[in-house]
Amino acid sequence: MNFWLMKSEPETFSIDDLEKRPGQTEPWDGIRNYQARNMIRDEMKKGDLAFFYHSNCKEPGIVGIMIVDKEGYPDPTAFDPADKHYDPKSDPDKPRWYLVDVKLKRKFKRTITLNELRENKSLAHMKLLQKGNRLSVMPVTKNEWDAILAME
DNA sequence: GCCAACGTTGGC
DNA sequence: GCCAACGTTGGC
Repeated sequence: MNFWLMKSEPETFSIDDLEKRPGQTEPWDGIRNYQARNMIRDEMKKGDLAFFYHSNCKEPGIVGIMIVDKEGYPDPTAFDPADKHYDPKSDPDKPRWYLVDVKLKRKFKRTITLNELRENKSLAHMKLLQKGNRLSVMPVTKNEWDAILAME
């Protein structure tokens, strides 16, 4: 099993929004970055766990845990001209963008903030904390996963 | 709202 | 294939 971290801007889609969805499940669409696409398409497996990270907001940080409910499949929003994430270069016969369905596993009682993560020495090499990192989906090691859980 | 750090695009 | 211009991300 693999561990991941997935970012979302809470104003667009927060963990509370996920909690309210039928089955607490949501297609994680709109990823338009090749590195993230490759991980979604090739590496994320059903049953993998992922941290839900709130980005670009007042208190950036990890707010809960999700489970991969459905493995990578073509992102339908790329084919929809009316959609914000429409990409005319994505051909339904040869889709460019993929997504997974995620399901809420557990909402943390509090936000584990970005500041706290930075202060944790055992997370010094975490991808999320590296300068200039902009990936919206990234792998997390087992050690990092456990260290973060211990901070809740 | 600012801006650093990237990623992508497209002319050459 | 280079690289300038442009767009996006995301912390602050």
